[in-house]
Amino acid sequence: MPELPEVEGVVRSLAPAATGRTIRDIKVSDTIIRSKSEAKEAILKNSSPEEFAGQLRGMTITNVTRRSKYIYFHLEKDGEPYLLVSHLGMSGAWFAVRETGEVAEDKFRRHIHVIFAMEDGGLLVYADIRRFGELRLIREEADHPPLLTMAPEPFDETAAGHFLSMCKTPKYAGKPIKETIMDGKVISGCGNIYATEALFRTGIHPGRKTGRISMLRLEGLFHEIQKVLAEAIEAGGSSISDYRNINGEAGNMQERLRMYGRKNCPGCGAETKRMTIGGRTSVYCPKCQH
DNA sequence: ATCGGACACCGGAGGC
DNA sequence: TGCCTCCGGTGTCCG
Repeated sequence: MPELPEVEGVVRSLAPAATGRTIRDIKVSDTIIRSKSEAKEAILKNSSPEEFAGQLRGMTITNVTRRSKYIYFHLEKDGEPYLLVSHLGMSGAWFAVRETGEVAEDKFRRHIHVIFAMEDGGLLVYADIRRFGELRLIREEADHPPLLTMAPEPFDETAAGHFLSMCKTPKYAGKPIKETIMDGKVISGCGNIYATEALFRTGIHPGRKTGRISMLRLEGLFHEIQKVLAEAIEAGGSSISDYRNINGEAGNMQERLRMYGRKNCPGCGAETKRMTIGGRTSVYCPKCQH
């Protein structure tokens, strides 16, 4: 499950590999062509495989950046800027290779869905096992309104203030804190793994109502989320389930997670508990988190 | 205006 | 072995 640190890892390896290259052609898998022909929105959003390929042909990648868990390919054609927005969903991955056979792992190679053939002969390959990812070509962020309502980047100086003011609204005050911090309009890029970890590290029960937590503790929680995300970026992300950077490499943050996926609390040894919050499985220590 | 809930997009893991 | 159920990030739609 790629969260912000994993997407950051992808972008850091993708940007130098992709910038300056021009797209010659796009190949979409038969699986996606079939889904799209059944009027499904599998991976390619708001365009048919033909439209998608036709629009991208001849575009040059001028930069690759990250916004929350989205990858932004900045593109240019005939002096006009475009934006290809890529979300990895549950199991998406990008690879820069010369041929698809170079995608090392079977589980990704079997699920290659979009191939960008570059003018220099190389390939940028998008593989997605569960097909929850998305590729959306637009001209600017404003063309897709949800991109405008995302919370500030968590390391932006306005992020803490934004988080605290959202916590005070009736809507979020009544929600469990874990649901609040995993909402992308409240904090960008904090998914189940890092939410679980930050709550454990600050001793906050994931089911506690947001409005029943002091401002001081909320500030501490936000600071801890920043720390966990930074630590995870440093560690190259968590290689839980299907995360890989473009070189097929995985990070080692999962070894440093103290609560996510644990049977026992590393603090007191008690058996961890799990509950469903906002439809998501949440792990916590019943003794250490209140 | 806002919110909650259902649904959509899927393969794989785990239970039986 | 094979069938069934559950899981999950995010957006949209409906009441």
